[in-house]
Amino acid sequence: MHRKLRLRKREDFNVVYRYGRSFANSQFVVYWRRRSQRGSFRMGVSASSKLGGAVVRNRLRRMVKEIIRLNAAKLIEDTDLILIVRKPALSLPYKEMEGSILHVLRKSGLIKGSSPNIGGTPHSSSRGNRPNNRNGKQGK
RNA sequence: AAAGUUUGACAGACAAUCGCUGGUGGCUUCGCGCCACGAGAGGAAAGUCCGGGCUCCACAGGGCAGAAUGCUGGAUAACGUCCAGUCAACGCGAGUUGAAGGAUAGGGCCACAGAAAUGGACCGCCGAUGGCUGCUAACGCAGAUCAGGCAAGGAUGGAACCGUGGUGUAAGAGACCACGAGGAGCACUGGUGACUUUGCUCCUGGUAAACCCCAUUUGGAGCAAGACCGAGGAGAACGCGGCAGCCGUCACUGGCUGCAGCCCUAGCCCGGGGUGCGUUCGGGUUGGUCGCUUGAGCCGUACAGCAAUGUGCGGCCUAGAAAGAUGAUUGUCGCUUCCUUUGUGGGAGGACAGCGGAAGCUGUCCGUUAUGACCACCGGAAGUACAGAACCCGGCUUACGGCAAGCUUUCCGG
RNA sequence: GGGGAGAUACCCAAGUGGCUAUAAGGGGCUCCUCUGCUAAGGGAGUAGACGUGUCAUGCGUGCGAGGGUUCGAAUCCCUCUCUCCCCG
Repeated sequence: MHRKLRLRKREDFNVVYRYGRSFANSQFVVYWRRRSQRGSFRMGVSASSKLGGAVVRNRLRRMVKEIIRLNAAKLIEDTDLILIVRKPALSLPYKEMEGSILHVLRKSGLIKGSSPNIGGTPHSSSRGNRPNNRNGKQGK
């Protein structure tokens, strides 16, 4: 997954955790927040040490990143999001994990054409106003 | 064949598609953009238990304290590691394990029990000697056990003054003798040495993973070390300011130097460096580059050495991330276990269970010229260990998968 | 990545080799008192962890786990597991 699409700074993580919205299913938790600058979404993955050793956590993180990379075209832009892996996701094969991640993203309104299923859509008014530049490079 | 033991190598393979991080080259609209080529986790990368390199602490200095290690010789940059040995313990054996200096430097402790835990007598034994009583003319004899002697036997304990037998004695005792156990010293044989052979002399509770003594080693912190670039900012209030000398002043206030004080030098003293001191309240920084991977390096080979290892020659360059790259999916093939109606081949005896280390024995069931038991192939299903570099090396410890070879013991067959 | 501290009843914890830790002592829990009723306060008591057993007193194992030294270990030594703190 490209470096530009990753959430990299401690500050960014803290902001998303503090001001973002959260949604979850039994395998994953997602935190997300609309960002002020234009550009494609940025993602971070969190896997705590309770899940297992470094090998297990690395493998989970790589699988999540791969799934997001292959489904990047479906996600809406100008957001920062964090995916937290929970313990039941440990034993999932690839296909089921992909289904679970898409489910939790759709639930939180990050998939294009969906909206958060609780609490209204606070950012929906700004979505239609901007051109839909997918690769995020022309805005700079 | 089974059980065991030691050592060694390995850590599933290949292909396609889509990606990630460095490197080199090219293109470039100069943007950490595009294309091509090539590289990209381990035996433990882990735990951080030791040792070193490297960096900073002015120099890395002295003494004491502290800490660590502890049979001998060697290896090494160094080690608490490794190799070869000595001794002890365990094992039938191959082999394994050992914090394995000193209790004869010194004091300390040994709860409870027990008389007593290294110095003593509760029961007990004796009462030779001295005294007492009785008998006797006296010598002497007898008695009690007052003084006293003894530590054999009993009882306690994890442990009771080295053990057994004798001599000896009033009773006894390493008091003496014989044999034996352990230790120290001296001489001798062998060995570089630990140690060992023999002899003589002396000694005999345990504890040093308690204090301690002896020998050796040891400054501290760690790559978030540290260096550079960029950005940023702010200091304020209160209290105290010793001694000596010099300068200045009419004099005070004051200025300079030294000492003291304070801070750093991991603890104390010395030595060294810095500096007005203390209290309270505040301000800024979370960017980048280097360090960073050529090293006590890896592979092959020759020589020296029992070996650890060293030396010479030739060849090679082999990860370098920073919310942290080294992956995902699919297919084919390995390996293990199970199923196998159907297919192909073999096929007359075989499968399963129990006992046994095995050969083998017993039982049940299926099949016996086949509509064919069973085996192999094909096919199908499941599984395929422990585990992720973070400055770099040498070890140790812990986790874990199957494989190969040597050796040992027992059994069976020839 | 590196450096340090700790683990004892339900919770906080004392205990630095010796008579079973009477598991010291608090908190907690139960009962009484106080109050119109509670909370707080005062007084008394309880199991104190498991396993096992008795009519009852008990017995065995237990101080994170496993080894070792010692006559004897929560304490001394070694290895491992878990929890917490610090770094510019």
